[in-house]
This record gives sequence, C-alpha cells and structure tokens, in this order.
Amino acid sequence: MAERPRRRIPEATVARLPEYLHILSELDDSIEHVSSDQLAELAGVNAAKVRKDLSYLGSYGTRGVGYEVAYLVYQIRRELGLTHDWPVVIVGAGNLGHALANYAGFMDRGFPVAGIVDVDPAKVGTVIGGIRVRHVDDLQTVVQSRKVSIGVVATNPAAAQEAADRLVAAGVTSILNFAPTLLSVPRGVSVRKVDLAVELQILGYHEQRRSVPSLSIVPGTDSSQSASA
Amino acid sequence: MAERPRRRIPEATVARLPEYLHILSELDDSIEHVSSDQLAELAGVNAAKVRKDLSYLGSYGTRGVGYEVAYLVYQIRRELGLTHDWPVVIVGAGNLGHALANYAGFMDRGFPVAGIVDVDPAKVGTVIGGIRVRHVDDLQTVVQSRKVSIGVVATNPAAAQEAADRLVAAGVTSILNFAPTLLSVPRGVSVRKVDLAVELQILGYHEQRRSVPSLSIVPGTDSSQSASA
DNA sequence: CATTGTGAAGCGTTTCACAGCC
DNA sequence: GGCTGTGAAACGCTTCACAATG
Repeated sequence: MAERPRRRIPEATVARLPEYLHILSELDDSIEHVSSDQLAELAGVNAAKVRKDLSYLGSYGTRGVGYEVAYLVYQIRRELGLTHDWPVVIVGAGNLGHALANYAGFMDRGFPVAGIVDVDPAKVGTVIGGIRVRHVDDLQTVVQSRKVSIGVVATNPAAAQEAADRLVAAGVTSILNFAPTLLSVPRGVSVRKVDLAVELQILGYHEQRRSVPSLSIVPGTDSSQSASA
Repeated sequence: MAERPRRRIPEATVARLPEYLHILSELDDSIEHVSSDQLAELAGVNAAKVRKDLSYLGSYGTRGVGYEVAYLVYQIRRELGLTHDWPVVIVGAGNLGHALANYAGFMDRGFPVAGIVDVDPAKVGTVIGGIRVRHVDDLQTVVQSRKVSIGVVATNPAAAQEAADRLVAAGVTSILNFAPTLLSVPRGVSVRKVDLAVELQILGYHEQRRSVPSLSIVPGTDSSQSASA
C-alpha cells in the first residue's frame, strides 16, 4: 500500500525533513501520534510549515488525531533515500577529518565512514575512529569496493579542488565541502559547502548591530536557529 | 567621507557578504578593480545578485569600471562588524572542539579563540591549538576578561543545552551550535545551528533522486554550492 | 471537535532589463 | 562602450485561514 508521491519537494522542505526525522526518532516509544503543533514546537518552526512540509510526502496524517510516528518516520526515511546506508569517504585526515570520522552522528544517521584518505604519507596507516587512513591514491579502490557515492572534503583550501577532482574521478557524485573554496565539478555532481568561518561572520554581523542601537528597539532576534535559512 | 548606510540588509545578502570578502581578500594585490561579473564568477553566483548585494552597502562602484577592491573590502568589513576581532569561546574539547580550536580560518577571519572549556577534568589542562583547556566553571571569567560575545557549542547533544545556559549566564549573546539539538535561549540571544548529519542527508536525498530516474532527464543539479540556500 | 490538508495572500529573494553614468 | 544601480517581474517559501474529515 501507499503510492509513490513522485512530486518534486521544495529544497527548503528537504532541508527540514532530516530535522523532523531526528526529532521523531528520539521520541519516547510510548508516543504513537504527534500533531503538527507538537512537532512544530519541537523543531522550533511554525505548525503550518510542518503540515505543508509533510503534505509533500502525501496525505499521511489523520484529521483530529495527528501523524502516526512510526509511519511518518518510515515515509520520511523513504523520501530522503534513507532506506539504506550511504557510505561516505573523507578526504583529509587533519583535525577536521579527524573530528568528522569520530562523529557518531554520521554512522547513527545512516552515513557510515567507509574510508579516510590523505596525501601525507605520515598520516597513512594511522587509525582514526577505528578506520585506518589510506593514501589518496587508493581513493578509487575505496569508492568502488564500498560503493561510495558521497565524498567529504576536509582538506585545507589549497588542496580542496584536487580532492574534489579525485573524488569525481573515483566516481563520487555528491560532495560535502568544508574548505572555504568554490569547487568546480562536472555537471551532474552536487556540492554542498559548509564554511565555518562564514557562520561566525553572520553572527558577528548581528552582534555588531546589537551594539549600534541605530534606532529604537533591538530586534526580537533570530529565533530561527538554523544556518540554512 | 562616506555616510553610514543605516539600511537593513536582507539576511540572504548578509550570508553572502563574507564570501565576497573572502574572495576579495585573496585577490592578487595588483588587481585594483573588480566588476560584478568577475566577482560573480568567483563566487559562483549571478552578477545581478552581486550588484544588488553590494548596493545595500551604498553606491560604491564606478560605472564602466567596477568596484575598487580595497575600498569594497573596507566597506564589507565595516558592515559585517569586522573592524575589530570577535573573540570566541568554545565549549567542549572533544573531537569537534579540537578541530575548531585548531582551525586557522577562525583566527584568520577575525574570530580568535579566546578559550576552550570542558566539564571533563581529564581534559582540563591539556593544550589544544596553543590554548589550555579550562574547566567550564571558569567560563564566566574567560568571557568577561576577554570580552567574548560569541560562544561555540561543540559538546555532545545531551550536554548542549547546559552549555548554552552557561554561555548565556556568562554573558554571551550569540551562539554557534554544532550539536543536533534545538537550544532554548532567552530573547535577545542569537543562535545559528550547523548540523553536519543534516547536510549529508540533504545530499543523500539528491543522490537517491538521481538513481530513480522518475521521468525524463536528471536535473542539471545543484550548482548552487552553498548550504545556506 | 481537534487536527489535517491546502488554496490564496503575503513576503523575501532572485533575476531581468535597461536607464544612468563614467 | 562597459558597467553600475535599480525598478519591476518572476519565483519560491512562509503563513494564514478555513473547509474537509476522522
């Protein structure tokens, strides 16, 4: 039962579905249903937004009752493609690569670290988060043997483009880039960039505005609480 | 010269200004002017967007010529509040806190790490990135003596809310949260959240769509390359 | 009768297109 | 001629408000 809702889901909704999923997964097992109000409260968003978001998955709620948690979890997982794991490979075994490899959230949420590679021979062979660091020349082997389609660039900015090129050559089709560099990749490869310093600069902007009370009241501030907004 | 443009800058623009600044800072010193086309190319965005964004700072370009790099850098820095450094304090000396403390990009871009604290006595006293880890009870001292207004939560999810509470109590007014937890903070405190697993899940969604060729063509994919979009 | 699902309004962002200016 | 600055159109996302319904 339940047809495939082959609709195109708005990008903003896609960015929130993982949040809902996470919240639902952490709910007490005794809770069978949630209303859009409750979920909205937990996610820190508006209830209408929750309903609209969930409506893109299909009509899986029950009027007067709410959404059945287990079923909703299943539907979101399916829509996000989380019915199976997506092994990832990390390029760069520096501090950030280290932290990412050890980050339990990746494994827990369906993204096991299939491998870590580095150019530096001194790092090759060391073990991080239970995984032996391999040389970047072995990238293709790792990607192909473990069927990896997502790569993480955790190198310094100067090495980021080469890391991306190697990932693409090895067959990766999605890249999460932590280097403050615009990667150039062939059409058909997706890139998401997370720039830690940019996040601080955005906060800095708001701090500064706070201290220059230009006019009247300090704005109620940002209770949005999400970088992708 | 140059009046204060006390306009309110759209949030989307604020998120891009740090990118422009970064690009401009890395330009060869011999380059005196950039056009919106060139800057757009380097930032991976549309030229009209660059012009609109920069127009919120005031009219600092020259028609037929472009923008003077040095002056534009100055204006963006001023608008972002980067005329002085913003020391930050990191709560959590685990893998992520470790990586962040060592991340050169923070210091380089005006956010020196004023301190790192942890609850674990075993970690207190160790040195990370040249900074001695202090006990979380010393948070207030660090915040006040170093005039810190931005805190970074790099704890595990269970400890994140307490970390935030302590930061707020110590006087911090902006928080960058890396824990997958919705923080509850008093009005007037800004929070930005970066959830590493969510970024992967968004990529996973696109990967999955790619493999289900639902209809016709695989969409040209995401050349947006930014998580805040 | 509580709660969903959704048209329609509202709002912020992007893009177009071109007048204005150096 | 080349490039900025910006109204206006187009777009996408959010929120409202309420009819539909278990």
